[in-house]
Amino acid sequence: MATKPSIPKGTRDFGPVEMLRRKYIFGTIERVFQKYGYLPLETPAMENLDTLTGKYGEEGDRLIFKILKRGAELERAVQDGSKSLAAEALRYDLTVPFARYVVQNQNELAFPFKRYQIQPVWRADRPQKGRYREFYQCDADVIGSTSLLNEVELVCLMQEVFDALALKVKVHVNNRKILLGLVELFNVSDRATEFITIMDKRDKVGVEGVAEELRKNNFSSKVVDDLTAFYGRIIPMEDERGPQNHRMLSTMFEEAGVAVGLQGLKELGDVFYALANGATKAVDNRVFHDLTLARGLDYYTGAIFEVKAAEGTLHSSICGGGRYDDLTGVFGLKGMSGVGISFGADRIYDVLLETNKFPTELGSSTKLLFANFGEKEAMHCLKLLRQVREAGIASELYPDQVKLPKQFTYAEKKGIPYVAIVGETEMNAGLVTLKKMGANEKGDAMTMDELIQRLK
RNA sequence: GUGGUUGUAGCUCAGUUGGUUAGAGCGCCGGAUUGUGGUUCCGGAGGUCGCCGGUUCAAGCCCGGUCUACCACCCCA
Repeated sequence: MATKPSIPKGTRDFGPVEMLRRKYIFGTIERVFQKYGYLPLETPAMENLDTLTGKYGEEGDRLIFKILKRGAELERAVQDGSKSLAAEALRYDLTVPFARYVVQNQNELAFPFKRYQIQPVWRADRPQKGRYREFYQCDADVIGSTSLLNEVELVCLMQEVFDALALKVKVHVNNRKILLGLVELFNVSDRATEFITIMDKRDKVGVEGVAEELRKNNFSSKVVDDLTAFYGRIIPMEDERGPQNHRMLSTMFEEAGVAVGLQGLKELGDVFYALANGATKAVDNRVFHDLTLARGLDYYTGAIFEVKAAEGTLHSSICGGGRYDDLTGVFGLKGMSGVGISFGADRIYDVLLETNKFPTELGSSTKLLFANFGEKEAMHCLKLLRQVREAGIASELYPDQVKLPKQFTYAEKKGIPYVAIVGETEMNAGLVTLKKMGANEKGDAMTMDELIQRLK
């Protein structure tokens, strides 16, 4: 029996209109990646299960799509009871497979190794708007270099991508070492990750919300007061006096002798110094030192980045990243530092659609449609078709002999701007009537040379 | 993973306290118009009311389950 067809929860089909727009986004990002010297990499959709488990925290492990064992192996695992029923899993992000690849190929790669990767990832999450179980990530990472020039370059790269997409954004930059300094200052080193995760919610729930969350999680009232007081002293990042935050923090860290905090401030200061001295020319897409930016992933150890759209109603991040000092350590390669960013193409799509930023000419690649007047005329058009195609003009011949209005409707729906009308009259005269869609005209008769000149 | 909302034609939605052949607009197809569409007029097709079960003489409407989309947590792109 035929069942009603459907696709799995949280997945989508992309029709021609959507695909043209998606390719525009992917193409723009890829061009910039290449321009900055990053090289392409693809890894398999599936990895061995143990490559992925334990890399994303407890919550992350739950969201990994596992692939059931097959056949006798599955039966043995079921009977054993202690064995995993899965041997492989779909990739959860692009960073861990990249780390695995680097370790496996460490002797062949030229370090620092700069790679970009544009592929889908899968998460067994509960879907919501703008949140899917299959989505694309566009990553660029450089591994094997601790230089802050990499951070500077990635900030420039982010600005250039959003410049090219004509989307206004705000780039937030912070440094994990500053956050660790605060943790030390507030005497919560034993619960650093937990504390930072709660701090990260400030822009969403506000200072009072953060305080409440801390109390709920049994942080002492002194810690709550200290953090609230700290937030009270921070000048908003968009304020011109923002740099004063740097001095305020610097004094605090110096007085308490918090070395890691001072180190973080220095690193961040160096990045901003380079950006201010000509590394970037972006005006609309401003970079901010956001002292409250924390980001959830706990493998970040230095700079952290996050980009939010400055237009439209979607305020969650559309691009993010940071430095991780020891990502390959779990695969046996120690001391390999990397820094990378990831563009959320699906969310960028939603923002561009809402703010009407897709170029209008994305409609159809076909420029010219030959109307079909019957067998003899169609045969004649095949030759003309070859000529325009040789001239590099995308064109097609309507395959069936149907009434002209229907052929016009086809052209209109497909966004084809011109229709060539070649009936018996034109055929005998060696001419073509060229009609421009949308114009209220019958069209002009012309030679093929003239037509090609017009459309080139 | 926890709690909640939703589902009627291709699309957007009506559908009375449960009552006989489930409607509209837009779109689609055909004709007026056999070589000029997008306007107008006329006609037409298209629905197991998400799916499965239950209550009832009777269910699009009530109840249970399930799937989907969505919302809030959680987490994230």
